[in-house]
Amino acid sequence: MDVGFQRASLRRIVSEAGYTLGAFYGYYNSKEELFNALVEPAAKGILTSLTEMAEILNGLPDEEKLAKMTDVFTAYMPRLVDFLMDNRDETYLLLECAGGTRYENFLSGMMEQNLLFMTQASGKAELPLEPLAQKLLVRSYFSTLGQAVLEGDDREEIMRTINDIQSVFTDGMVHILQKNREKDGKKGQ
Amino acid sequence: MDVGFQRASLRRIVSEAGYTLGAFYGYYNSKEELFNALVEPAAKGILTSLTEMAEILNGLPDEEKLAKMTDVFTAYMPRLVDFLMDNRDETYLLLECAGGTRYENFLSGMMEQNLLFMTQASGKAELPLEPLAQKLLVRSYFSTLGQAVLEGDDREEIMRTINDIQSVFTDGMVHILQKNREKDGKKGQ
Amino acid sequence: MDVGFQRASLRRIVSEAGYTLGAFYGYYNSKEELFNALVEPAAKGILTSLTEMAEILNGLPDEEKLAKMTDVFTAYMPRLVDFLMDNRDETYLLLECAGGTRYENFLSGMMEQNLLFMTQASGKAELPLEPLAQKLLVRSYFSTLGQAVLEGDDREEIMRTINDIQSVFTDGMVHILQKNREKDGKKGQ
Amino acid sequence: MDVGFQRASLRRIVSEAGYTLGAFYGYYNSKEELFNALVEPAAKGILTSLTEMAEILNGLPDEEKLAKMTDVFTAYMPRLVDFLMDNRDETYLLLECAGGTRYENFLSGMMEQNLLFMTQASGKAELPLEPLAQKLLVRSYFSTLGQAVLEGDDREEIMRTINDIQSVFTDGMVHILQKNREKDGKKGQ
DNA sequence: GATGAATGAGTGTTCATTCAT
DNA sequence: TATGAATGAACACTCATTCAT
Repeated sequence: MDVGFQRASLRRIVSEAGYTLGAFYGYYNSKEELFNALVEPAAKGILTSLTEMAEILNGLPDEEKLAKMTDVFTAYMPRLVDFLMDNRDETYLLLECAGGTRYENFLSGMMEQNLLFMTQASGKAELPLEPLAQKLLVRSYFSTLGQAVLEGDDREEIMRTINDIQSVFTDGMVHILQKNREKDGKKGQ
Repeated sequence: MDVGFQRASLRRIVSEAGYTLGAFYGYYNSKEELFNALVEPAAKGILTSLTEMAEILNGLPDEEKLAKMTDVFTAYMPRLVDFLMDNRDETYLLLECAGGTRYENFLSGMMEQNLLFMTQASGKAELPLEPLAQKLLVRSYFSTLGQAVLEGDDREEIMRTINDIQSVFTDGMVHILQKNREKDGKKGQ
Repeated sequence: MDVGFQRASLRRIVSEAGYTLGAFYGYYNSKEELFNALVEPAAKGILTSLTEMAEILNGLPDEEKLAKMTDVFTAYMPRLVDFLMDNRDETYLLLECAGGTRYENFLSGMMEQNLLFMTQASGKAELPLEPLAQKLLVRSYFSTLGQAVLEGDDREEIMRTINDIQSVFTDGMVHILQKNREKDGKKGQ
Repeated sequence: MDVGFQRASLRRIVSEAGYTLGAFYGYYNSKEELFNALVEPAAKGILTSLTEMAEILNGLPDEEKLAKMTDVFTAYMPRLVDFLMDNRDETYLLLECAGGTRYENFLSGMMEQNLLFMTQASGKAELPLEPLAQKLLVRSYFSTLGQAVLEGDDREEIMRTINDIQSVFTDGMVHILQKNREKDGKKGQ
């Protein structure tokens, strides 16, 4: 399962799992169905986690949204990371092998729907980033978290890594925000 | 060339380029050789750019390395971006279609070789990031820049986007550094 | 059982009949054996009916054979039709799904054996039809009767339909015979 | 090509024709496309012939339609038979191997559309046949003609056979008609 | 050198048949 | 006996590669 799912022949996948082709089709109706069955629980779990976070943030007054984002992430991320670690193989499939499946743009799509609307809702003046940069950074942030889970050796390393990644992204964004306020302040004089 | 290179049939690739299958094999010995030939100049160009940057940084005294990193990037990035934009198709192939080829981990590999050695050379105390986080962030930084080139509509948008991305990453890293120095300062008292 | 027997998977056939695959092979040794077992009673019944008719006709003096044919058919057909209707599914299998089995040419073969010998035995002068035409007409006659049973909605409709079909075929044949006799009569003068 | 087209493996069809599977797909896009390509000209030719006949009959006053049917058939049939004989293999495919293809009910369908409307247009009182009997007889008539072409050895035999078949069917129908008129006559007194 | 018809091993999928339970 | 998971050969179809022209 390390060269992508589509490109691996079903014969190989199945025989590496110790089955034969015929046996496989007793369990699944197609190669695609297997992929979806493997990946769906992980996808649902991630979706649920992120939806919860988004709902909490949406419940806050607009002006607090950005400030609390780090706190909310810090609170929820360990749970999500534990989930991803418990479903490492599936997370791998979802993040690395989904090309050509319905999960092809799972992360991108979800990020754009669930999170961009959130940051934009926090007031245009607040996040003075190029829209494309926002999109790419959010995608990159989550994709990097996923990589950390996939490449880390143990929970401790992964958690420290994720803390660092989160610090870099959120501090980086906050800093941009401050620079911008200073600029606005000077303009406003 | 927009559905992946491996999955596109050679017949299609070749005939969309206005050639015939037979002619193709006069020039290349295999599909893979074509891919490498297409991608090699872009890969070399990127490699050269990054090596230059690394060399300049390496020429600096250790304590200045991190501080100057932003400046060096700011100075060199436009050149690299212009190069990527001039070789957009090849960049696309390199970043999005390299699965299963020798360029599969081009970015990851290069980042780890060229840049991690650099940041690590800058002294452990300076970049108090988990090594995995460093690796992932550098990889993510360059990969995001690549995405900006691929998804941006025009040079202006791409440049603004790249500036934002760079700000977030470098400000984020600098901020971590400062937090750490303060911690060290208190410890050192 | 309405898409052909060969093309239906044994799994489907067996499970629609309320059995399991394993149980099936306790009763039959192969799919083909099942087909034969299903179809054999119907085939035998039809064969018996037609043999009876042939024997009666054969017991008549040659010059009466043709004249009585209609009477004999009229007498026996209802019995045969009832039999076919009582074994509609099997008749369907026999007539429509026998391709590739030993019953492939059941009707054709039987007609040619049982009935052509009869009409030919009735004296060449009597049935001045091209031999191929005889063969095809007899085959067509019985095949059309079978279709009537398969496509008719109820016994009444089927019986009326069969009467019409029989009229057309026998009247048609008798008419040819008369034409021929007139010709012979003129010749003989 | 004698066990049906669908059931014959493409490998076998193709290799019996002296080609390989790969070569085949240079000419046709699918097994079905091959079947259609083989059969289409024959189907079109037959359709054209029958449409011409139907148009001529439709141009006649209603009361003459039935009476002239034999003449029209006698005039047109030789041409159709020659066509079928020139396309014997294709006719065979069309009549015997079309199960599961778009030509599955070619004859039945055409007969019902082109000819039943004609006989019905000739006045309900005229053809006092059970509708199912009409349908089956017309289908049977044409199918038997087709069989004659497929099974006959030479043009002479086929033509004589077809004449006989036509005599039986048309005389049979005319006879039914007369019987009915007599009945009507008595009723009408 | 250029062509594209031909090759043949590969793909995902089906299904009659077997066999340990 | 009955089960249904497992088998493996078969299917239609694809495609990188070769080669006679």
